[in-house]
Amino acid sequence: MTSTEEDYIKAIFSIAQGTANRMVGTNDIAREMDTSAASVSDMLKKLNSKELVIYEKYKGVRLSPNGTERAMFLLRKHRLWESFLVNKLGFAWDEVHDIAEQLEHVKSNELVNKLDAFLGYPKFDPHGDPIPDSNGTITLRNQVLLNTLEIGDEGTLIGVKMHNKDFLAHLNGLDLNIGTSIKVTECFPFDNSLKIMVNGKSEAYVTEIISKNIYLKKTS
Amino acid sequence: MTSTEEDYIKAIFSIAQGTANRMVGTNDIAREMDTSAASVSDMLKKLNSKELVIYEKYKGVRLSPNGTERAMFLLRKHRLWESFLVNKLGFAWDEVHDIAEQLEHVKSNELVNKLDAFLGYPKFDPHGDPIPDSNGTITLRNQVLLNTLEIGDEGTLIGVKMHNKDFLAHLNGLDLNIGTSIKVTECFPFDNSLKIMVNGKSEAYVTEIISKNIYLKKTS
DNA sequence: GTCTATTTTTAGACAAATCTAAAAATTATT
DNA sequence: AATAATTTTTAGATTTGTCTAAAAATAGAC
Repeated sequence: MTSTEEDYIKAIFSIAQGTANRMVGTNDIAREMDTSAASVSDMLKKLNSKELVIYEKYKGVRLSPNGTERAMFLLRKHRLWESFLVNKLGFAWDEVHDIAEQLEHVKSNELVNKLDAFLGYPKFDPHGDPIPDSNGTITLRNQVLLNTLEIGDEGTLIGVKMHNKDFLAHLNGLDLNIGTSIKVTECFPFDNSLKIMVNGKSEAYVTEIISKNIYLKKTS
Repeated sequence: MTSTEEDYIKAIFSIAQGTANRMVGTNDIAREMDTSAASVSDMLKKLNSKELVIYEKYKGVRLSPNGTERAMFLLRKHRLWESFLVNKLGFAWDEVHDIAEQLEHVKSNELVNKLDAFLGYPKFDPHGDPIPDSNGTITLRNQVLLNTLEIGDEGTLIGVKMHNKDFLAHLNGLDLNIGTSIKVTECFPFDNSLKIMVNGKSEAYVTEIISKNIYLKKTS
């Protein structure tokens, strides 16, 4: 599988959310990958002939069992490298995506498994996303979005839904990181914004777009 | 610069030995890269137009100052990754070349410098080759080839000249590694083979092809 | 110095991945 | 159901790096 094919597999998986393996449209993929629908069409034919996807003209495409396995392995590699970059090399969580995107294309199973061991078999990456283990299975957690909490509720930040660089950098500015404790002190129903207590010492004001993209583990 | 261009720059540097930046022939590059002379010819034209090499038809090619800088940076990346693979992930020295070959094409100066820091700014890689620092300067050592020693001479193995996988694996079998102490106990002028004492405890017999590819720091 | 032999370059073709523009199929509107 | 709008596919061209086969230049032998 070429790097480009891998990128398509990843995009299809990502659009289908990993969830139901639902049908995905040509234009969706083109948008996600910033390329033309014509290019996507060509590639889908190719991936179909390699039995990595199930593709019907004009209908859409979804990953085959084989393709899903590949996607999980790519996810594993991506998230392990992100963990390495943040936990070992000292990058910030908003700086690692593009580099991990390159590293994940390096071909060597031995490398991935040794990296996994070196990192201590982490189950979650620096954004709180689950890392598939060497069998492709992932660990799930009880997590709720910040915008579902009510006044007085508390929790610990364990992940983010949006991976946008600007969003992550903004969270840095608010002192919101993995492990940060959060308590909701005020709700403004008008625009669904919140006032929160951060780590028990500073206050922060968060808009709905933010609270809808932060995962917490509720502590009370 | 594409990955392929990088590979050509590396090959030219490698053939010219990094030493005198001497002229290199088209066929030499084709042999080194396992490709056709025609492909090399095409690429040299391209690298010349990008001013990475100085190329004259039918004469040969050598790296421009710009190209040399690129080559040093690639060497730095390759050797830092090899150090990481051996010292952090636990690979053996004969297993890392192909993986480092892929890792060295990852684009991010920040990554290289953070990796360098993480490794403790090593000056030599797992094969004893010098690692260029962030300015591109390399540290040289007093080193002699094992085949230049005489009976009674002692030294410490600090590097290898040949990087062939089979050669390195063979040295593993003889307990010869970086740091191993060696004393020459017998010379056989007939075929220039040697008998040596390894780490003061076991004896080994080495042929000329081996002794010509092991660098030592003489201790007496 | 001429005639081979070798090296190197050109010419033309191919595969992978992409693009634009146009045609075909599907979906939405009324 | 007919027409309009959207989505998707095909057709044909382009770029990068590669190849083989043939031509041109250089080097070696006598």
